[in-house]
Amino acid sequence: MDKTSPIQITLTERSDAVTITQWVYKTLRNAVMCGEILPGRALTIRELAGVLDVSNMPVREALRQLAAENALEIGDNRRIQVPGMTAPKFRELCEARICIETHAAARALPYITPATLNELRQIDAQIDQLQAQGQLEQSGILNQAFHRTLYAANPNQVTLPMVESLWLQLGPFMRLALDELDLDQLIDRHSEALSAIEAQDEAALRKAIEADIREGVSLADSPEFRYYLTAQTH
Amino acid sequence: MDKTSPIQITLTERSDAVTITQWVYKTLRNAVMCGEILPGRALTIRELAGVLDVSNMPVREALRQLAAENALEIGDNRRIQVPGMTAPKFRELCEARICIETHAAARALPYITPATLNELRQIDAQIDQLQAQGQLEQSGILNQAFHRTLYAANPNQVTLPMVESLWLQLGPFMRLALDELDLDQLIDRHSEALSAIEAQDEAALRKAIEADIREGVSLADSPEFRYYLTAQTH
DNA sequence: TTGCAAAAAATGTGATCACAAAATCACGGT
DNA sequence: ACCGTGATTTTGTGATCACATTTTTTGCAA
Repeated sequence: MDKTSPIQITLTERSDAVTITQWVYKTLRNAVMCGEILPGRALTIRELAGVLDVSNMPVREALRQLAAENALEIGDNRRIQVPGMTAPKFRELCEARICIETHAAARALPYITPATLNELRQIDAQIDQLQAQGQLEQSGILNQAFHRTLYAANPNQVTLPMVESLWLQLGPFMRLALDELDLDQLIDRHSEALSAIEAQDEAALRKAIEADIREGVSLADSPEFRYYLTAQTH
Repeated sequence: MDKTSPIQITLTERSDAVTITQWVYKTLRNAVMCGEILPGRALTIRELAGVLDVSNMPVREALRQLAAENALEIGDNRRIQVPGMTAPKFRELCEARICIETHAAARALPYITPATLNELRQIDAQIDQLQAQGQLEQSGILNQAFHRTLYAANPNQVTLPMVESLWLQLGPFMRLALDELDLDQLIDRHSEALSAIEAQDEAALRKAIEADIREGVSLADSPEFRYYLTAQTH
């Protein structure tokens, strides 16, 4: 087997309202997003079923769904793993994020109600608070919530699944240099976005979203990330 | 049951090289794309398993994968169906196509080799031939191949799965007005794209791709499609 | 005929098992 | 020490079954 290291996954409480498959899916999705599973590490159904203490079926279905979302990769040998990353691929994912998310933001702009705007403001405030406390992990989650809430204002939104897929693909590598972030240099792009929304200024909103994304992924130049990339080229 | 009409799906030959699940997936995907399954028609695992003459397992996995790609919709009651369409949603899907595909084309442009260009030319020639023969069905398939080949020239392509997902969501409704197409008015946007590629002119390529997409979906104004949309609003 | 409650059928979910292919390991020869 | 080669284990795939929930049908009363 390829168990170079034991699998360690953050477990959450399972509610009776959701199916086991849904719970397994959310658990594995969270594990991937948080980088708890190393790229290249072989994921086997039976092992995960053992760790999560469920039967094989829910794990099979959850893995297949994550693979369909490009969060996991099923090799020719049916080996399942978190896909590896390269510098050009990382760049491509970031550019895709900017392309799709600025579009989603612009398309959502006309639909934003005072209620949504208020919700966005609250999220932004929480982010500031968390960053002040140095809780970057939670801050990142709320950052996603900010974007999601914005895009979802469009009642006919169709790109959110694609955005989520991109987040899922970038997630495992974002935390690599999380502690490299210089909080003092952080500009609050969200408040820029909020201003643009109030003014119904599409161009300004696009710029704010793009800046926010570029800032978040700028850590691609961090030592840890660059080391990881070079380490991957066998 | 909700069998208002029997399910009719085009079957293809099953090779031993692929798993049953993969074959079922491709078969169902093709059925969705070709509009063989009516939106709202309930899809049950056992019925499909019977039609395709396989056990439940491959059908379960294929359905889940298609749902993850937004080709199918799993309701709160776990009812599986092809999602319905509305005019604004259709518009949203088209705009998403333009946004992502022009981006994908621009990102692929620097990587296009003479070999790829030649391949694109051959596909274009076949499309012209098929259209002259009135074989719009096959022509549509090759049109997709043209786009796919173009975008896939980028070795770090990450948006192709999303493009395919959009095609899947639009597919069932594209054929509604296929015979409305006025062939004489058809402008060959592909040759425009090819010229732009030769000249390495990114802006021109974007324009050609956008025009090609807008042309293909202009049938949204056709009587059949408009009737379908109004018929959906109960 | 219409309305509604109870019964019957069907459905998705999940568990368990069999099997062939793949990966891993063990062992013997160089 | 190194490397093929056969044996053993592990893995994904697929089939079958049980069960709770939902859907549909049935049956009876107004």
